[in-house]
Amino acid sequence: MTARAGTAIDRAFFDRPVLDVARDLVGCVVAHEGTAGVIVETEAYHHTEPACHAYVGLTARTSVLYGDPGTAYVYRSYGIHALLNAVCEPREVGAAVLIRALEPLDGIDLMRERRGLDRLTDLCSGPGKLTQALGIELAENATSLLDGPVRVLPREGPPPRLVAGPRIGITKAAELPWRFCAAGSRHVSKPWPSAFRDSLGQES
DNA sequence: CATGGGATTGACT
DNA sequence: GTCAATCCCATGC
Repeated sequence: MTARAGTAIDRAFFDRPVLDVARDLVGCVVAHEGTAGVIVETEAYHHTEPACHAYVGLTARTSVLYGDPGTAYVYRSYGIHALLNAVCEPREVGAAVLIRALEPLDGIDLMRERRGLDRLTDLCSGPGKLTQALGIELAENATSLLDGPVRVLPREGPPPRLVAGPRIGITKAAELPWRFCAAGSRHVSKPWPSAFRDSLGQES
């Protein structure tokens, strides 16, 4: 279905500082089993700050974060939701980008069926929503994003304009502005305060 | 082995 | 605005 089926991102893309990857992933595509969406929101996590799971060092859970860049780290949140991350940086650095929201692209009927909702902006506007819409579960943890069941594909066209701000839903290191959104997107998990929108000149 | 805390969401007051 | 659902896993006894 998608014209991008043959293309791929290489491992070097993820083997870079996690903040750079978080910014560059906005506009890329995530695809899984016939469903796909354009990334409109990401967050960066790094083992040197306490909000990151890798902060505790190498354990059974964090071994994926200390694994190969370009690997999927999928974990269960609040006992209910599966959250999708892309492992970044060299193996000795525990770091990942949380994919927080997508703009639906392919397989939208299937997404609606899985989510039990119709509105396009409700399908993938949150980290737990997008995994449900795409059918991504814990089974995809530790699989390759380059040639595994879940793929990250390069963006076409120019880089989108970004808005940065503090990460959502965390209590530790909450001040770091490590959340990145496509400016003006209606598909992000939480809208920006109007003062932000005004100062950035977004239409709305 | 028991416990507690989440990188959330949806339903409800 | 509040709050419960529900599971994985790190930690501590």
